[in-house]
Amino acid sequence: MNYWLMKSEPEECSIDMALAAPKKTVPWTGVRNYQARNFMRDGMKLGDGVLFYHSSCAEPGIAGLAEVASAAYPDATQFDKKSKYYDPASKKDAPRWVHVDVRATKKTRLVPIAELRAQPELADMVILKRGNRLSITPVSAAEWRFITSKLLNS
DNA sequence: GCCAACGTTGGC
DNA sequence: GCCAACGTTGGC
Repeated sequence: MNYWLMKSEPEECSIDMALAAPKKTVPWTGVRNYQARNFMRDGMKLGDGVLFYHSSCAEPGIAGLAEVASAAYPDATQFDKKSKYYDPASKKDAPRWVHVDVRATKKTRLVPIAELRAQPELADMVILKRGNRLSITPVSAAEWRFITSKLLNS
């Protein structure tokens, strides 16, 4: 079992919106970064733990918990000319972009990024590294344990 | 709105 | 295959 942090802009898909979706499950469309795509395609397993993170908003931070709910499959938005995620260079018979489905499991208190930064136990978290812009990053088992059992219960 | 950091593009 | 220019991300 692996763990991940996945960023979502709450205006586009917040933890509340995910919990309100059918089966509390949303397709994680729109990833247009190869490293993030590869994490979904090659790294994720059904049932992996996900920290649901709100980014590009007034209060960036962890907003809930979720789990990986599907294997990776082609992202339909890459072929949709009306979508802002349309990729004219992607071919139908060789889709460039894939994504998984994510099932929200619970809304938590919002743990701001500043609070994450303040924890010595989380010093090595990928998301806190200088200049990190990846929308999907691996989380270690120790980081997951610390966040879910310590931070979210305080 | 600023800006640091990073990824991608494309000319050579 | 190098690298400058450009675009994007995302916290502040």
